Amino acid sequence: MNKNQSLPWDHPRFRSWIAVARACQLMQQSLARSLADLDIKPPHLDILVNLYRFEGISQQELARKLLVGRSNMSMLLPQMEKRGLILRRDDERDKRVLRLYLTPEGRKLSEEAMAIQTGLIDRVLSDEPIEQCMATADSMERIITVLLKDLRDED
Amino acid sequence: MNKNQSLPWDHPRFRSWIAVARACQLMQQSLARSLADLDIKPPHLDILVNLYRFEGISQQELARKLLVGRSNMSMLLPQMEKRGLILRRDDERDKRVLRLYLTPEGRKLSEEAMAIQTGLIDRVLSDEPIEQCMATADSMERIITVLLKDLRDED
DNA sequence: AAAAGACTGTTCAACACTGAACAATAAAGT
DNA sequence: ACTTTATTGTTCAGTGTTGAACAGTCTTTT
Repeated sequence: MNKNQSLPWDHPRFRSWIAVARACQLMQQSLARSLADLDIKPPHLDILVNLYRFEGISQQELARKLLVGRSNMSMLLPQMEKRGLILRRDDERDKRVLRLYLTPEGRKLSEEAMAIQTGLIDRVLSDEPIEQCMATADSMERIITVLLKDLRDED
Repeated sequence: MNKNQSLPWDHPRFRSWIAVARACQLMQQSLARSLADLDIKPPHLDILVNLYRFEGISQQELARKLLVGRSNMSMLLPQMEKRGLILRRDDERDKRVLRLYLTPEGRKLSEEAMAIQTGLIDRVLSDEPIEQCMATADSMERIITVLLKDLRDED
């Protein structure tokens, strides 16, 4: 085992990833504070955004997209349904699945929340050149692919 | 309000950040699985790494670095102390603060855990050119600065 | 000095997330 | 047709995290 030379913080990729993780954590906290006005939290926003984009998705698919357990959806969704933001309708072809839809209020709230999120991201990333952002996005998408493959291989 | 043009996912910075967040989430989960062999979780690793680097730090300072509440440290640290990984000694000048140190076992475990983390990062980022990693690190550090400033301004 | 304010670590109740066990349903194998 | 296997959503106990209230200690103000 080497000494100081191989300390993680001298390792460029390590330093780089630590910065990514830290930025994420801070952004998440900042987002949570910004969303408090709408009385929702980041997990709710994630749900709303995905329903906005993929109407009629099932709880299972939603959980998979959000990288959380099914049970998590079983806790959050009924609560959002009671609040009148979403609708859960039985699928006729497969009586096991519930298909999810935004109500008009849910759609409106989604738009407000996305505006808040986009505003925050824009403000915080405004100094970063757009090419750098896109290069980072490419990197991250490759990383996501690798990690998702890991996940599948474990089953 | 515009229509499809201003949908967030057509917005480069937004897409970029979503990818960052997703990659982080996946990496965190993967790290958690890798650390299971050592019977610790990511929060413990964060603590160990910081004690490794900043010996004699106080609980408050540690919490601030990790971006968590003080109460969190009050839960985790005694548990790690009982496990023989760390030491909490009273500061003589200020009887309020507890200064934190790694035990030899804690140091050993830290090194093993950091090796695991570094290995994971290296493997997952191996396809990313080093310049891209460093450019991303610079971006992220600027972002961190902005967000930390936000935090301070709110008090 | 004495009082007021600020700071450190702890406790506790509230809430969030998970994985395992479960019931209902569907699909595949025999 | 019948049995087995897989899938969907739910429940529940266990665990993690937080913020507010608190006691003890230091610092500042008066």
